Amino acid sequence: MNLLTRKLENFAPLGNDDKSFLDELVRKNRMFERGKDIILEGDAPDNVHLILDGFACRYKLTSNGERHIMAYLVPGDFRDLHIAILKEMDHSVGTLSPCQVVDIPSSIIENLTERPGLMRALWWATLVDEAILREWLVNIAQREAPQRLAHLFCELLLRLNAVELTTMEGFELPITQSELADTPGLSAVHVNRSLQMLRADGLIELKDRNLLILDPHRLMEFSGFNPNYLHLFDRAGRH
Amino acid sequence: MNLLTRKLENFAPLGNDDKSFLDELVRKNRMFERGKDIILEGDAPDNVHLILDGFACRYKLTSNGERHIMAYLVPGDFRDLHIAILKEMDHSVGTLSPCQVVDIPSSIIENLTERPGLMRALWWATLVDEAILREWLVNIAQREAPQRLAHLFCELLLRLNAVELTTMEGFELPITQSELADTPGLSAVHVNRSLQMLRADGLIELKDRNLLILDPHRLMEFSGFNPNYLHLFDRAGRH
DNA sequence: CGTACTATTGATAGATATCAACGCTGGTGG
DNA sequence: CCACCAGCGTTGATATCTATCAATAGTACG
Repeated sequence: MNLLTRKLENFAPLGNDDKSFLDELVRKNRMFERGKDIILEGDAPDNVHLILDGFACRYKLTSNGERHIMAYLVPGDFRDLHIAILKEMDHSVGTLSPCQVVDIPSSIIENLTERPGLMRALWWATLVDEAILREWLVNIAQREAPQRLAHLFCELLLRLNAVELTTMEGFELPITQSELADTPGLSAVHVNRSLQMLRADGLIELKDRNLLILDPHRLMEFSGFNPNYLHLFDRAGRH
Repeated sequence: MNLLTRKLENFAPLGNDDKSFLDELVRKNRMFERGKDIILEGDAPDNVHLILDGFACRYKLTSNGERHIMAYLVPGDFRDLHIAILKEMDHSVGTLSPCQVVDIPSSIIENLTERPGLMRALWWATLVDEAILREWLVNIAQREAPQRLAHLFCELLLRLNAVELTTMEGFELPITQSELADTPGLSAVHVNRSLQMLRADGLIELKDRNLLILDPHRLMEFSGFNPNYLHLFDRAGRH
């Protein structure tokens, strides 16, 4: 089963017909190196992009030369369904690690009316993306640095778990501390210190781009994490 | 012309047929007092809500009892098209001032396929909402308190101008400083001081719930405001 | 082997929160 | 009519968090 199917089935099971449609869709993809831009602010949106492998991000550069990351795109995530409606991008999208990306002509998305189940699933993904943005806003505004990072880790754990990219202990987090810092609006130095705090508390280990979550339950409690905004299907009974 | 039409025509002109459809849609509305909830986190989404008059907001309550406002809903704004897909709300929506609200059954939204122009306009509105969220994220993360407020004011100026709710000098901002503080993640005290700074610099006046923007150009420059994310139709030639 | 990037540590400065108090205003009830 | 009260805006003093600056060490890589 391909990654997109895996993700979308967190909303609702898809028919075999839709699944093979997605399999076909995902066939043609291309690689981006780490640190490359997929599209730049100001560009006219072209295709819809789907991340199949690797971490990408939405970001903006501010007037003072800082970069701010506004979203992580992990495998299974889209870069804006329906973006073709807008004349130009208001942000850039770039890779944080080597990425495998599928270009989907927007016409394909627009002609999905005869696949209502799939369309609903894509809608779900869009709504969740927006919910994540809202949660990030709260995260930055209300929590202190160690909690912010912990909250982000909890989210990534669930999102990556939804596409089965986690192990028992954690997941690969292929980004630098400095990139991590651009996400919740912290300085790289402060991120470093906050990580040490989390390590000292026995909550996580982070080494060689690998994040081990030692005690998920305690990490969620520590950061005030409530997974409701991810709107994940309860997969308790899944096999 | 009704307010929704006014707003959507910032994307593209609508046909007369679509306009009268919207007129009809907007007919049945109800009033909410200030400080009432339209829907609560955890509720099952029912209708789509459209604000016709007044200020409402999306908000969440955090574990420490703080409220964080994640979006302002001003006249012409929707509360989540397609929200019916999700089982429960991940945030609440409440009024900041007395509000006139239209309930739109989600079935009406889902059956818009025969009005492609209108559908595209609604898509545009949704994409702009998401872009605003991203910009707020950058705003909180990267700017200092006075700039954050200034940026917010610039945005509201353009958004309210798009529905012709601004005067030459400014607009009505029917919220308290404490509510204002819950928006960019500041304390009420610090908001108060930041406002005084903006006043002292001759950038704004704020009295009796009325915000005067004394020098829009300088305010935008001061806050590093770039309107591109609002994706407003260039109305220079409008009559 | 040098170079660039990344992670780390210490010291200091700056921004913002918190706590506490006070005045103003509008509404309410005696 | 007046006293009282609650909500809002304001001010001052202090504490806390986070950024910034600077330096060092480890690491990957050509």
